[in-house]
Amino acid sequence: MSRHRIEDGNRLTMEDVARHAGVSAMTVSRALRSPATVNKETRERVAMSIADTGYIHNLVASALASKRSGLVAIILPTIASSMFADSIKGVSEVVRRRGGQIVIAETLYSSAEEERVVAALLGRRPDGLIIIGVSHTRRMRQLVERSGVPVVETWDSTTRPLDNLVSLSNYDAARAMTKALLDNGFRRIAFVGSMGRDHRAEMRAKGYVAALNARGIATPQIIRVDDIASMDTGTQVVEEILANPRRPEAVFFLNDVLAAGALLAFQSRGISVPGDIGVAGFGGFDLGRHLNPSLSTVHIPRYEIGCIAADILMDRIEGKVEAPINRRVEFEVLLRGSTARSRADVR
Amino acid sequence: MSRHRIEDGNRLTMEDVARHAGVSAMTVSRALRSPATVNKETRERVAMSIADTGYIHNLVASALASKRSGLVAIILPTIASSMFADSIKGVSEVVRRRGGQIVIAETLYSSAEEERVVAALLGRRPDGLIIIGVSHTRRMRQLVERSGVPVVETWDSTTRPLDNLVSLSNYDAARAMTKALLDNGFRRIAFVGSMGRDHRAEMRAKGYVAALNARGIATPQIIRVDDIASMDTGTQVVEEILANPRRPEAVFFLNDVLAAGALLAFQSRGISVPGDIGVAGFGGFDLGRHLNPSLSTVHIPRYEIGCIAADILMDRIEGKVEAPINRRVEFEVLLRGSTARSRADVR
DNA sequence: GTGAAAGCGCTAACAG
DNA sequence: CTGTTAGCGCTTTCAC
Repeated sequence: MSRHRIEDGNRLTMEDVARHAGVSAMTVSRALRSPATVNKETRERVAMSIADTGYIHNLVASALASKRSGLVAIILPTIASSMFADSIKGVSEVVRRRGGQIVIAETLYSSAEEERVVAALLGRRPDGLIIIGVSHTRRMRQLVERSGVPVVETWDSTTRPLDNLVSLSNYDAARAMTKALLDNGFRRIAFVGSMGRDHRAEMRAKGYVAALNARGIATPQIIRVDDIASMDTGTQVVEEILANPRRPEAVFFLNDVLAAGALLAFQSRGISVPGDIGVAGFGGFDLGRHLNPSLSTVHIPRYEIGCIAADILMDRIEGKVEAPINRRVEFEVLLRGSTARSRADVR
Repeated sequence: MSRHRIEDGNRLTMEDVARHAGVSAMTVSRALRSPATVNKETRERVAMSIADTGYIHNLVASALASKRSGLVAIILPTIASSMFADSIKGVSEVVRRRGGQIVIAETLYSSAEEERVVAALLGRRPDGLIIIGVSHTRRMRQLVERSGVPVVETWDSTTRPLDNLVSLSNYDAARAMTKALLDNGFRRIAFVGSMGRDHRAEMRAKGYVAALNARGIATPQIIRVDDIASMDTGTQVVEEILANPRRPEAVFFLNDVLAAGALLAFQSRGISVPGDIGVAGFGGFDLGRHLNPSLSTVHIPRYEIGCIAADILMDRIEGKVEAPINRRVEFEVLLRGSTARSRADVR
């Protein structure tokens, strides 16, 4: 249990390594950051010396002196949502491969918290910022813009990005799914959305309404729920729907978690999906494919979004690109068993 | 699109704020870190000045000077596993509440990668380290011990922790579930485990074998799979099981994702669960409760593990506690519909 | 309660 | 290819 707080490893400096290797600290620094500029033999002596002493490059001091922290900050609504986990993974892998490290902070879908969190994060002088969402307070925009740090916003679309954008149209995606359901013969389609101030959720609700309106249906039926991350909410929505005398023919959920919870709840109550009611989700999670019937959904390239965002950011950080980039990613409507209107429709 | 890299916000220093407020930089520093030691009026002038200028406290310089980074590093197998996401969330919330920030790195279940990642992370001079898992290479142990940084390991148990431990016995948990299945009347029970070098998975396999042995069953049937994070793997295992003439009466899966995938795959092939075969998982995820039948599982307090680990670590960092703490968290075997042997057993 | 001096451990810039 | 010098922007320490 060697807790030698005031001891070896941590206390070593470049100077110690340099002395041990018979060179100057600057050479150690070079051997660490741009090995190519150091004579091979010298470099090897330094490497030995580092191994011998157990030195660990102090990235804090390095960041202060070089004004490059090697940190990419990620701001997202919540870590524990499968929606974003895959995107973070994409970011994490790319950033790591390109020599950086990620720091993460959650906003819990709150603008106030986003402001606080951004300020704290900027204090770390990250080289770049990846933000899930495009809806920010004025102060938060100011904070970020004044910091001069390159940014990539993603998972939503906007005409006024902070900087770079990996754009996903939640509006178009929801409209496309709703249209597909209408084409499939469903008329009374309900939408389950969010109670909160979640911009992406709002855009999906609007896309749903637009698709209905385009078919002359002026009576959207939107059910708003609070906790959008739990299958239990799906169950509760089912109760609500079954209590309603005018039952919809299909229900389109904000995300696959809610949809899956609802599909299973319908079934456990003896309601047949899609026979008695159609169910569709959003997100394109694995789970949906495995349900019986499998779940219709809008597939979002979650992992790719993370990779693309990170690559754009790193290119910018490394100065490979100057102008802000605006890259759109595509969704895909997947109609599966849960919205099939005849046996032949089932996939 | 104000990309004024060489400009305002970022370039401001404490000195600027101090001048603006008519005090010294040291007073600004105090107002920021220990407001109580600064005269109220002065403190307010400083606050105004910070607001006016848009200054953001440079935590990099602060960390270098104070030797406290405010960073808690988390090392885990993979970010995109629901197993750990809730634990990270717990850590994230506690650390944030207590004034810190988290940095995350994944090992992808590889020891070599863990070594690399730890070295990179230690370079940031984190105030503490939270590691998921207890199985490390010698060099990795050395690295961490020599760094003198407080550590909490978790999600596994060991008699030789690096420092603090939030201990979970995967062995006991798997043994308890297996015993429960045996008590329930199942005899031929198969276990689906990991192919890899995942210590937690190995302990679960051993717990399963131990429970069988305790009943005089000397023929465990272990199916090893590669990708333990995908429901598809559950489907593949089902194929394998159905192809086997000597079909087990129940299958105990390494985790709920595999179990859920298998349960749904059995059903889509017309095999009744639990009528034809029992299915049990591990983890205690929401999903399991919603399946029909609901999934038997071993519940793990995932979120709590994160909170406890973070609190122990922060107490240690703040010097509130001196000696390493070893805290055990409890699992709970939940027998549900997927392993019910009679209608009365169904819950 | 506030300020001045010194230095945390590194790297930029320049010199050789 | 390698070394020297001068900071990076804070906080520690000590003085007042």
